[in-house]
Amino acid sequence: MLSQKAKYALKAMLALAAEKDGDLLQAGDIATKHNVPRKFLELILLDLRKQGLINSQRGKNGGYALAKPAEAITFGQIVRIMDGPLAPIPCASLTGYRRCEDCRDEKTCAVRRTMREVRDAAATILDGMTLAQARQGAGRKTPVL
Amino acid sequence: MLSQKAKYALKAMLALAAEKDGDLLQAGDIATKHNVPRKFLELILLDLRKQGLINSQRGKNGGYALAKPAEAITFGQIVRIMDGPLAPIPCASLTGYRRCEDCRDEKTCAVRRTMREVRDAAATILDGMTLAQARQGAGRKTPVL
DNA sequence: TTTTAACTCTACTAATTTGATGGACAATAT
DNA sequence: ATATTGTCCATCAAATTAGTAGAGTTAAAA
Repeated sequence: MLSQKAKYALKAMLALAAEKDGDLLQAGDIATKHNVPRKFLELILLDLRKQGLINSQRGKNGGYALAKPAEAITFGQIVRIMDGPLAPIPCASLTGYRRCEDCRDEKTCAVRRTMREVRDAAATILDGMTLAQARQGAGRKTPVL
Repeated sequence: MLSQKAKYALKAMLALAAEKDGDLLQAGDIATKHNVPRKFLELILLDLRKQGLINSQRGKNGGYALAKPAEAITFGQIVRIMDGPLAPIPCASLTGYRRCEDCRDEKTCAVRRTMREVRDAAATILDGMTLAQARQGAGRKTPVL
């Protein structure tokens, strides 16, 4: 499951991507516009900034803006920052691999093998979806399988 | 994330699928063999039985067996019983749709659209993986995307 | 028919995660 | 100076997760 945090983050990033290049958007505005609790959103934006996805400006008329072009930021990056690895199970993760405590033989584990497929599919979709594409309402041309 | 419960359930079902047709497997044996807390496993098996995936026999020499051929039981069925819908977000779910409270316009929401793709990919993989296939170590022929 | 070994069911609990909230502090434009 | 906005830290209530405990029920076997 995607957390609220990740969902809010995606919406906030899309809002920032809609802004003219260089224009700042304030936390309060995003919060109002997208029905996100304001203080909660601030934590999220702080996270995104610390990970280098957005820049912030303090003080009066401050706000946030994308740190990179919307073509260079993907859903995958955002979701991983908020919720961690995409894999349904740590032993199937590339970015956050951890062994299953209870697993007898990882090499032949059908659960792991299948969850790796799920991870790969999710990664393909999310790492392939940029903010720019999402804004244009880009659907996937080639259906998944 | 897949819960421990779902992971244990998948392993238990695979164990049952490995049994000769009609043979019973006891909770204690599965627990030992797969490093699953015994009482916890019993809850899981109870769930699976109530959902009609396995049968149980009480009393001495009791145990569990698949209620259907291993070709007719999929990872998708098992995961949904344990963890609910596959979709990362309720508004993208087929089996458990629920509107996003904070969503302004569901029709054009890029988050929803993308998470629906993720759901569809996961469903394709998990609903396509039967216990029988998993036992044979069947990998996916056509890669996802 | 008693015993034993299995599943069934309900209740409980400890730890963690999630989804926030509040307030002091720091920076910046006016 | 002052108003405004981001930063940071602490706290918190509710939900979820992962597991435990124990009494009850069933059925085979001694």
